[in-house]
Amino acid sequence: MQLEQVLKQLKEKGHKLTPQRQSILKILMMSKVPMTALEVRQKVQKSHPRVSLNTVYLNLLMLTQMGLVIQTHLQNRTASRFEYQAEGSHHHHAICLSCGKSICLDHVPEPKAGKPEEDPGFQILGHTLEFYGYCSSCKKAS
Amino acid sequence: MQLEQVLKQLKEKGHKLTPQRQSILKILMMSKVPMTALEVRQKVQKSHPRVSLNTVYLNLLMLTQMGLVIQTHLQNRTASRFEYQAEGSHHHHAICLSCGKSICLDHVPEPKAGKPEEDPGFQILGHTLEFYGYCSSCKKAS
DNA sequence: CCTATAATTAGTAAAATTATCATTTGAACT
DNA sequence: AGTTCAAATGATAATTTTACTAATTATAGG
Repeated sequence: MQLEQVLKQLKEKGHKLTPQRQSILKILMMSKVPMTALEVRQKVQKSHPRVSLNTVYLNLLMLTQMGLVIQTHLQNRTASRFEYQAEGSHHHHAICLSCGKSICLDHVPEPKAGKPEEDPGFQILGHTLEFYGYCSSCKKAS
Repeated sequence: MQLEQVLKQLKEKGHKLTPQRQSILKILMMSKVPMTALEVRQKVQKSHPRVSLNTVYLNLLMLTQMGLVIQTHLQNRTASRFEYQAEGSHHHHAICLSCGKSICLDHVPEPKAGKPEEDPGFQILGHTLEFYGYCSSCKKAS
């Protein structure tokens, strides 16, 4: 999806197109690797030196809730990473419990048996599958 | 799996069976709902008043890496929760982006279309699937 | 039973993430 | 252009999680 379309989509949902927000979005859309909140902030600071980390987190949350960004948790290791999710580019992750490395998977391997092609030696121990959205009571409220 | 068997399994992997660790494990195995680290600590403190939160986190991490515990992240909301994963009881979660409620799923719904039976009104917006284990280089090192 | 060793613990500090709130600002409407 | 209002920002504090280290302890072996 192009930037213009995404901005339009945000506006339709009642979100304001602040300069900081647009900068964050552009940075995520252009990055080829998932980024931490701190990395995003450092890039944003080039054009908006006073941007707060809080603003970055709030925008990452909003974009996640819009389904435009995916957050990957590194299974109890350091900072989580955020990644723009272009339409049709949905994919999953294999995360090393030892070094925290996150490997993008184009295909879903057989749980507990598969070997991701990106790292054929990867030993899968388990997996988590989390769906997110809105429960019935929250949907009513909004 | 029974407590005794789990303890045996830990021992085989070279882990020591400290009283704190056994307490944490028992609490997780008996709990019917996923617990936060703080909640676990509060229960442990009844028998070990001086237990540190750090110890709780370290044990939760170790148990996660053993595949005995599942950590659910509440998509950017407050504390994550930990749940003992009995053999054959593997299941997934639906998490509300608004209130953070976590619903356990016995079956995997159709992504972006399904309605979990536990909350037929739940609106699924997206999902994350993360495999964890050990990458080839870390496997060699150990 | 005693010793040696590595794992674990508790304490502390640091880092990551979320909450709160006063102020600012984009957007819609005059 | 001016006004209004809700959303967003930045500052700060609080909470959650991780990192580091010295002291303790479970366990294996003598």
